[in-house]
Amino acid sequence: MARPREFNTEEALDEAVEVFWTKGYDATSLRDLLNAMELSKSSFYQTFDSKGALYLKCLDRYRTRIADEMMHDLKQAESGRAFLEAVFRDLARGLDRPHGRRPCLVMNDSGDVERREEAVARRMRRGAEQFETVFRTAVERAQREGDVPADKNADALARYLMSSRSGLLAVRKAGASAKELRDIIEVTLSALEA
Amino acid sequence: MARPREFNTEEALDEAVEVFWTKGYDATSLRDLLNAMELSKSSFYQTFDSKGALYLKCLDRYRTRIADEMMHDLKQAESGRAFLEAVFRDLARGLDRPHGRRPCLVMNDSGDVERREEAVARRMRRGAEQFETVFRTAVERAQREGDVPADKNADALARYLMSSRSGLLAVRKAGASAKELRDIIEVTLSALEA
DNA sequence: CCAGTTTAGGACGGATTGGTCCAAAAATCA
DNA sequence: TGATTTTTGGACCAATCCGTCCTAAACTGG
Repeated sequence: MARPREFNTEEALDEAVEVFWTKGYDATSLRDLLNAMELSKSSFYQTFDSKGALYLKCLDRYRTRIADEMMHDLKQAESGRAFLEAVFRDLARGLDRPHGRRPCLVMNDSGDVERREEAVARRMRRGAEQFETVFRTAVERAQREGDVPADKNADALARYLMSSRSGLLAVRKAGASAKELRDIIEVTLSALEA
Repeated sequence: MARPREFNTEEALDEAVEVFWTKGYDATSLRDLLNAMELSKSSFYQTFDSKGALYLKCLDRYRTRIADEMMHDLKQAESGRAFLEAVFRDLARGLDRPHGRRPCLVMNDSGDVERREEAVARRMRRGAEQFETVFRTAVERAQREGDVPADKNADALARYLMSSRSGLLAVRKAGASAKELRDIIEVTLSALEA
């Protein structure tokens, strides 16, 4: 029939996520995107409608990718408590790597407060919900396993962990050392004790 | 001798802080700044050298203003513990006001990770340090007053509170309700218990 | 009035922006 | 070969960006 597509939409999307995640929306130019995604301007606009529309797609892809990965790790983990400790411990690792201090694209970097359009705001809320869900699932499992007191409010703990994660990412971005992050994490997880 | 200045440098700076705080650096145009600061382009460039230089001045002013205010509140507070509770409680208030969900200009909004120049990065670290100092002072006072166990590591607690604050601001920006924020705060402060 | 300074406001420049459009090459299948 | 579609890459556009520069008005103290 015709010439087939030479690029994979999802792979291109992943590249775009990388750029937005690293540089932020405003500082990312169309040129940056075309270079990273390795496609021409024509293909870009034919496949993704605009820079703004692409950004929304990237937010969705980023969120589902991270959340799915966390859920997968939780299922594989030997215990809910072990999963939670691993999640936070990993935040203090690899700080020297190129992107070792990147915060969360959805929670920490998405647009400003006023001008931000509703579509982005909705995705931030959705991100918070989804991370909270992961944490709640882990906390409830830890409670069943006897590693977290059963009388604690799992919803509140889950929200707390989700918020703590955002804080740690911000502090990590601000330049905290691995030791400082581990100190914070130790106190953070002490809230799971009796 | 000559015509006197018609604007107050510090007041103009405060107006600029408002704009950057609300819209973010990239989304703030020179026109936005001139309108808010109520001065002409000539006066602007004569007094502040450039948009970038102004931003650095704004970061400094914002940080010292907030930190000084917190330190003042701490001195006035009836106890270290009461101060800490008030600081966090206030984060969950006035959510419906125009700027009720603005995060921290220094910790949550300053530039991207890679392109960010060293001058901004330095100010983020400095901001983290200063907030940490306020919290450490409060924690040590609370320990002296018997409201926080004396055997707890005040440095670690201070860092933890500083990180928690950033997290709460992020979650607040993401759209959390007052009740959700209060839930998180309750768990957060439980780390100060025995 | 005059010298000195700040004011306002806009012209202008050079660069960059996101986005449209077009022409020609490339690749497929019938 | 011919029809069809996607490819690339750049020309082009209107807007916006930050910043420089200029002119003319406004204001002050001497």
